[in-house]
Amino acid sequence: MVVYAGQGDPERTLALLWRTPGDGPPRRGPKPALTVDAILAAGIAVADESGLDGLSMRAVGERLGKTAMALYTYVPTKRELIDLMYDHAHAGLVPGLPGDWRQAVEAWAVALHERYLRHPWLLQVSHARPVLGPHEQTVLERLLEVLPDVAVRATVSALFSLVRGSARTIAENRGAAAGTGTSDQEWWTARSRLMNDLVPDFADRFPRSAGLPPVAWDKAAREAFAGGLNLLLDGLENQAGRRNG
Amino acid sequence: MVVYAGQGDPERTLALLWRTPGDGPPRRGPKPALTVDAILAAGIAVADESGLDGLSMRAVGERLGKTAMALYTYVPTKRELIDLMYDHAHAGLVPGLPGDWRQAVEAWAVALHERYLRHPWLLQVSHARPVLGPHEQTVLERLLEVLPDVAVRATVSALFSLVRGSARTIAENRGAAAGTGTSDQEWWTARSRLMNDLVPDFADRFPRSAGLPPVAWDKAAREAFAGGLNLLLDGLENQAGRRNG
DNA sequence: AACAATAGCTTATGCCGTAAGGAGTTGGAA
DNA sequence: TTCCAACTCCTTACGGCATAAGCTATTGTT
Repeated sequence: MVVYAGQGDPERTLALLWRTPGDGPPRRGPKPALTVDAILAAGIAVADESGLDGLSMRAVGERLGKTAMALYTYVPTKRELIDLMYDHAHAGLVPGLPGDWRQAVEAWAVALHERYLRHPWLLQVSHARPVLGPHEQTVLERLLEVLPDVAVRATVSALFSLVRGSARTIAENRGAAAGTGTSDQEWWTARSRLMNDLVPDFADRFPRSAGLPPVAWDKAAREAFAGGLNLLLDGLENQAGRRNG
Repeated sequence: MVVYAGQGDPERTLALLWRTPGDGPPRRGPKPALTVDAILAAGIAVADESGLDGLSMRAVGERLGKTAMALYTYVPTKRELIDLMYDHAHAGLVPGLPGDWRQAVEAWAVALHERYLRHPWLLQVSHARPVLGPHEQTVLERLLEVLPDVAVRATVSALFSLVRGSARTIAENRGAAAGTGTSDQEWWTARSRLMNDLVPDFADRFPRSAGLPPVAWDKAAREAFAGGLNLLLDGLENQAGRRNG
């Protein structure tokens, strides 16, 4: 499932995101048994455990001892709930970054990468038409504070692509391992055996791929992330240096 | 929806992917009214029009004048159908690449980027536990043929992240525009007005973000892709040069 | 005491993937 | 020629989903 942000009533969503205090007259009916925060926490817990596909209004309600429909008093639709969860899960990232810009950018990328791995469902929420909540905005602001003054737009975009792409690969890998019960090694050896039988001329047709098994083990993927980040930062340093001298 | 590849019977899937000819005895029952290829084409057409969320077995069957259940004779599950569609949609990419490695890598990335934009649902199929069909394998092999002999693993990973990340942003943006009926400009100005009302101190709290509106218009996103690719290739050239001299 | 507003329930609608099983069609064996 | 095994494709059914509609019970205000 891919979720596009901000489809509901934008005013209501933004008010919830930025927590404009309810300005209406004092509430009249029965006391609310829930809060938006409690629903958020429950939703994040469910999504952490079962992914965004396992996040149903029923499941969130059940975790709070309520029915699915009870949530609709607090949150307009499931989409808005995910928007709120998304922003909330970005809270408290990178409070302080080192002074050296290259180290700082690297630290930023690693921290975001780790956050994505802690809440893999974040990667299923679209990055276009941004939610623009306070916490994700802070993450972006921190990066902009340390980025050298060159190709900012392209660098931001490339960094997000790299971090999200790598995290996605690792998260999906973990999900596949957990969901199927077969480890990477098991899967790969079984797959290799089958391929040998079915496509015996594989090594002839794809000599370089055959020499580079496209396995995305956790460790290999992390190294690839570090290496890719290094490449990008090299390029950035190069361009910044060229510009300044 | 995110789809993990290769969950079904791996042998059957691989046989379908690589089209090991049906080796059994001559068919006995009524003549098949469908073919796997026809189902694939119909599935791709549906996914192109309505995305992977709109891809239901009922919809694919309907396009072929059949019921949903008729498809299950040819394809074990929906998942396998998506795997087959995924590989098929990679066919015929980058038949020839220029001699200069930097130009070649750039051409490869641009071609893949365009392919993703033509079939945005490709981006919703997981890249972990690869489908390993012949067409996607060819795409990887072409890249490996032209890549300089440095940090191959990291470069491949970073390139895929960049291409997929950028394409995802653009595709999601288009999807949001098409789905909501509001253009980027409309959306952005409306959102700005609301933010001004709800968060009047935004520019004070996020001065750099405020100076860099995180809009992902088609054109801006394409430029960001080109710029990010340049950064990465600069870094690669840098490392390759350092190694060779 | 009466009322307006609100919370949270039950019910219902129309989607989805696909399991189960039945009806009709075909080629080969007897 | 007859008959059956193999095969295609259908109908039906199940349990899941988001959420619309409408009901009841609770609360603060008048």
